Amino acid sequence: MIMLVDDDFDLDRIAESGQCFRWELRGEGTYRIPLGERCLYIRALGDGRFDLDCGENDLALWREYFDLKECYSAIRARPDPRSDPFLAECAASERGIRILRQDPWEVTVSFIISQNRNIPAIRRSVELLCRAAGKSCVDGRGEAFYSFPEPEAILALSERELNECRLGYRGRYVRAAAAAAMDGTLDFPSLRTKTPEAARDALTELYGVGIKVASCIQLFGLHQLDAFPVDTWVRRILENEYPDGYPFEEYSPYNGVYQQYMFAFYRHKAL
DNA sequence: AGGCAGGCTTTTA
DNA sequence: TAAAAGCCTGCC
Repeated sequence: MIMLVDDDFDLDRIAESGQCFRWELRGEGTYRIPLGERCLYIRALGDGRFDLDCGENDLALWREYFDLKECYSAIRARPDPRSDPFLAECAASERGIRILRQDPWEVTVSFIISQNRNIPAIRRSVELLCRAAGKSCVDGRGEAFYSFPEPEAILALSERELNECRLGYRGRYVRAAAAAAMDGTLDFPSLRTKTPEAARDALTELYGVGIKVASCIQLFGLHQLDAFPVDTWVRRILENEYPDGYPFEEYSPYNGVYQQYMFAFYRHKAL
């Protein structure tokens, strides 16, 4: 079916943004996107038109996933080219990035896995974990894929099976997060009721989750758009471009969206 | 108390 | 060989 989108929405830029690790480019600009036990095939046709191949009644679900109720063009237009030329250029150059509404559990595990690794390595480990513990599913085109594993399925893996996902020392962090999800220490519905500060504190209580990974879970998993993950790239950006400080107050409550524009811009510049 | 150095698995360039 | 969307531990 055809979906019309009257806002910033660039599949390639989202796929490269580093917020999701299971999108798969299938040629002809078509992405296969797993979500739970479903899969979407989507392709941009131009002029805000997108070709979607998904379940009959799943369109609303995917519109939610892509956060289509939020107006990113308005967020993007906020930085003033005169007072903040750097951010204005980042936002203009990276137009089309959106913050997906992903499964918070998948986001948590994925970003625990992400520490001290580059994106290809992260994708590999996540896929291995899905194959090891996820449910075997078939998509609408008859192709097999694996769902992202539930905490219980991860806990059921032997140490050796977990090691085969190439997680290294992060394996015990992933296991601890799964245990916390099982015993209720990690509970996303209750995290959503907390203030951002309280959610951050609760997340950093998890073994292997520091401030950076907690911010990523808040931004990409809890959709707290003001969360501002500071990784090696963003740390360099703040040092190089904002030696006198970054105006967080001015860009609240969308600091996380601007972080994404800057992160993508710097990465493109470096490549 | 809070900051800092060193170590950690593995992959990528 | 260094760096990679970092965090933990031990030491001061």
